[in-house]
Amino acid sequence: MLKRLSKYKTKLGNKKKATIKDIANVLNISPAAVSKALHDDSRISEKTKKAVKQVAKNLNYQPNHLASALRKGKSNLVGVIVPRTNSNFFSSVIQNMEEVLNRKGYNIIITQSNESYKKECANIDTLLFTQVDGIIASMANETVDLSYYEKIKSKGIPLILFDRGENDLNVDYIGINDYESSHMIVEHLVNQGCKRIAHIGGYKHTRIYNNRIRGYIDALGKHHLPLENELLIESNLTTEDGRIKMQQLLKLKKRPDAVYVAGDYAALGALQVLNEQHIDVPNDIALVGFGDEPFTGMVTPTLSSVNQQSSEIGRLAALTFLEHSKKDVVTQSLNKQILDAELIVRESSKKSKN
Amino acid sequence: MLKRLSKYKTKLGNKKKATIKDIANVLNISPAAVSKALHDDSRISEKTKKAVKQVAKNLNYQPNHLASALRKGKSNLVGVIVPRTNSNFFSSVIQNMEEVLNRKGYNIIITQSNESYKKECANIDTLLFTQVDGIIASMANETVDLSYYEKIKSKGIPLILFDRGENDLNVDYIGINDYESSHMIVEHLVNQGCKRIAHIGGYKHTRIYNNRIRGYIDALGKHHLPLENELLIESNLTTEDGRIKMQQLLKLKKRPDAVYVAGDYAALGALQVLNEQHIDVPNDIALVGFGDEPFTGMVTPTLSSVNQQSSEIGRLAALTFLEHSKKDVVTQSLNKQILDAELIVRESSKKSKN
DNA sequence: GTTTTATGGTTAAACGTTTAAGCATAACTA
DNA sequence: TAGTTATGCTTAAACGTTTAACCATAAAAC
Repeated sequence: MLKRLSKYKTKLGNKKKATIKDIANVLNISPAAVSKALHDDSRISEKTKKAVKQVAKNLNYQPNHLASALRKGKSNLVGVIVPRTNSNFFSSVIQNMEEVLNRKGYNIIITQSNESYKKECANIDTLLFTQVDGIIASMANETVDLSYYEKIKSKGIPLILFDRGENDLNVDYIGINDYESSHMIVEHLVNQGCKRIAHIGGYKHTRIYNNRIRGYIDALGKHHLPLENELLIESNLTTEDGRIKMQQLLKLKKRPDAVYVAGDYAALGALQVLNEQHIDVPNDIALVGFGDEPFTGMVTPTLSSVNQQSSEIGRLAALTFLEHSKKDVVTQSLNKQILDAELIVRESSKKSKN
Repeated sequence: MLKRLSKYKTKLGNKKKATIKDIANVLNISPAAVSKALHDDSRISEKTKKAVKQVAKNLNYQPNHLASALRKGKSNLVGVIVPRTNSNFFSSVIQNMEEVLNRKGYNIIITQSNESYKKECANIDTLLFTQVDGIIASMANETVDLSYYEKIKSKGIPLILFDRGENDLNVDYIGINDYESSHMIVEHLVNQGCKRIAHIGGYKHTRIYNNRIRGYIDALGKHHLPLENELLIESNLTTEDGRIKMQQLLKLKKRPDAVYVAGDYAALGALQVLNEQHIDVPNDIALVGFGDEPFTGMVTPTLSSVNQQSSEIGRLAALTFLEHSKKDVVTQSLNKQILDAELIVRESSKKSKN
């Protein structure tokens, strides 16, 4: 009796949030019964359930996520690591991922690596520290050392990679067919009559860019075009570097008549240089980017590019995580889902003679 | 003895994560001592601290954030709500916010409203459910009803708004001086010789857009230019709507000789229309955007715009939250921090005669 | 030589849930 | 009527920390 009174006092004093205990007290049942009622446990009568839910509403009860996560050993939080969010691709992936996961009661924590390996490691620590139930990531350009990702695996937490992934890690991966996309692009340029096709590619150590490079090389071969070293350039694919690499190409004795850039931002830099030098795009030099960022349709001339299926990638990444979380045995099942990309032909590669 | 054995067994079986209990067992001290040692409590000897930290490292101990958050009643998580992340402004704000908060042991959860009021409410629920210690938000365009934000205040959780904020809510706010920015822009256009300056503005019910509109009107007055209704248009400021509103302006009997658009994306749409109709920008019609998105320097002609101090806003928002979290009394102190913005003049508003 | 004060811990409760196990009571079965 | 089963709860422990309160022991003070 005394105990109850004092409890009541403090409750009034602090104006604390309502807990299941408060609900239990009102109805004179046990907290356990309340918990079960709120979760529609079959062992609780409909009458009690209804009463509990009513009182919960009256008291403005909000479940304490921390407590339930601690007890259940899962946080219902999924960590996401992306190089940056201010790209349409990543932000669209995230949006679709979120949609799927929210429906299943998961929330996501987004972190950005800013293409920095160090930041990426810090992000992983942050997410592990926050007890996420899984991590969905796209790796920074810089990342070569994978030991930090091994750390995730060793904790038994599902890890799913998308876009920028690494085969060697042996984890699930969702991405587009980069190799095939390069074929599409080269084929398209050949159809436009181009004969000296250059490629400003990404870092070779990143799998997707390596695949695009391989696709470029093989496609040249397929169309009996010679592969020239000076036409294949490695870049960090920023706008600034796109400018630099384009200037480099323009200095060649034999200029290319088409440039395929592995990223839209770098393609934009290249386009700026071409415009500044009053080179006719596409008739003198055709240009194709990669990623289908919104600005590709905004610049002059509009920029051909490859749509990367961001929505589908986000959806599949989320579903893959959910698949993992269903089974309690954490088998990293090495399931690679490769989607077909779509070439969006715009002005920068559509020659007028066609 | 038996108990210990069984405990050891399960530990081997599940390969569970190490806890402070495990560390305590190794050193034959109490878990409480371990906790204190890890937090450098003065009541623990240096020797013990060192030993504890060594064992912690050996066992690959990671503190269980959930447990500590539950016990301490705070999650060290800050929720962030932005209309979208794929804008340079918001992504830069977030990045700077994160930097400041990470240093103080806080992590952030980013959510996007996609300019939808409904999604925004869902985000607030999500964040409250996740037991964040504070919320930093920029409101969706759609948002008019503020009851959901009141919900945050009523929970006693610090709420800080930036960029898109509402005076009426009486909470901390960080933003730029929109009113003054409009003055700067109009003054600049007047200096370029423009006499019929139009404004494609945002929704009047959003404070920042309203301030820009007021600034525009007052600046016209200051320069003795008449305010004409047909030159002041309300828009949702998407690229598409920028196109539509520009077309509307071009249909006027007396066209404007300058257009000030309250957002870069809409300004881009306007620019597209002008380019398509081969109208000389800036000589026939000068154009100024708002936000200094990276693409403003990429389009042809490059687009004058206003830099919104994203880094500083992010930093200040974070610091303001930290200020709140220091005092346990949650006083919403109504502290408005207004920064000066910077006009970046590019080709679209620099007339050749100047 | 007794009292005071540091020093360096220990104990136990608490945070709010969830859940395995237990236990009345009622209802049905044979 | 005794035995079984179903219904609808209750009890108590557990999740991993933190922290207030307590307690030895040793050193210092008087």
